[in-house]
Amino acid sequence: MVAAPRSGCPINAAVEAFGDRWSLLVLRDIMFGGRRHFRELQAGSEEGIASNILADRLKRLVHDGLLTRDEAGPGQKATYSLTEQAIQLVPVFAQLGSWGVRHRPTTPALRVRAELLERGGPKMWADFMDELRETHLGIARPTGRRRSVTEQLANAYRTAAAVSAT
Amino acid sequence: MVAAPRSGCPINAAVEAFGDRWSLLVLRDIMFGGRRHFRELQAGSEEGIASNILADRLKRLVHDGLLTRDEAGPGQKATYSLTEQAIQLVPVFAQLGSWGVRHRPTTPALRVRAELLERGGPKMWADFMDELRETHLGIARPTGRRRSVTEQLANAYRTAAAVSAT
DNA sequence: CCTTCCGCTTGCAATTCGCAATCGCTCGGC
DNA sequence: GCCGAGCGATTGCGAATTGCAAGCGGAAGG
Repeated sequence: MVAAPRSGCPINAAVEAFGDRWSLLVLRDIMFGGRRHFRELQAGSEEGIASNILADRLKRLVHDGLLTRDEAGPGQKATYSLTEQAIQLVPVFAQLGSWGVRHRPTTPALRVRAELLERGGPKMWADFMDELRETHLGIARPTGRRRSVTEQLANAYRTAAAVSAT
Repeated sequence: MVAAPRSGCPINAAVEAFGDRWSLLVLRDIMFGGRRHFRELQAGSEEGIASNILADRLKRLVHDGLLTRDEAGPGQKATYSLTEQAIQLVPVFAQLGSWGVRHRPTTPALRVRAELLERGGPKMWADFMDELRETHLGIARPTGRRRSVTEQLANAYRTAAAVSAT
């Protein structure tokens, strides 16, 4: 999707699309943190991304088809949305999160989302993807919905953050 | 596991462990390509990794607990083995492969392994992990095995490579 | 010996990263 | 009309990382 890929291997393709120290974190904040604007992403970043790096990554992700950018005039609030490609990274995030929780030190507040997604399994991932499609692509999701996964994730995070603050 | 993590987020932990342009490819070649030695990894690399980068990544992966290095005397064949942590990346690789196949251009020969793992699902992943545990950790796997996943992957690759050569 | 292969190191140029400061723009208030 | 706040970025620049080529010391084979 960009320049000449180093090989035709699907793993390499994934690495070339978001195999650096920031791209996945930006996608994570948009996907799980509900952040849609430049300043939200920069200020709210747990890891403290620099604005030039963020600008570069957003540009690259848009170019590679993982994000779309909705203009609102220059100097105005531009909104970034996930594409279907990016939404289909939900299972990847779930597995990466499970691995991170199992094998690396993590803080309770930031861990709960990964744990929830792991317990929920592929069904919950699919529900979450449907919700993302609604939020980011404007595709109405099937009727008769159970409790919103997005809300569950947000609530779990809030609760854990409150507990760890005490 | 190395320096101070930028945050306690499990996704960030994963990114810090193998979020660069080479680490995952090295792990892939060891895991799916059966490569265990320095020169095998360098010469057989689809993407053409430089020797200094390979040396650095191997060192880092060993330090971070994803690989172990079995000495065989200086100037001799050192053997790299996956640790349990690395073996538990199988589901991550499976999901990354599925994503890459769906959303990026890939070559048939390199694609088949990802397709096979996707069709096999979590059961096949678990079998493959057991086989890796036997090969890399010396842990005998449960008796009464079905056909080896390692072999299926290798056969599928060979067949596809032969077809694409015609 | 002499060659070959082994894991790796070194030198060096080019690229990328990351921090801080700043830009041009728009909007609301007065 | 002007000012300040907020917006999405851009610029400058030193430091770190990357990637290519060449070479190293040891071991094994002839």
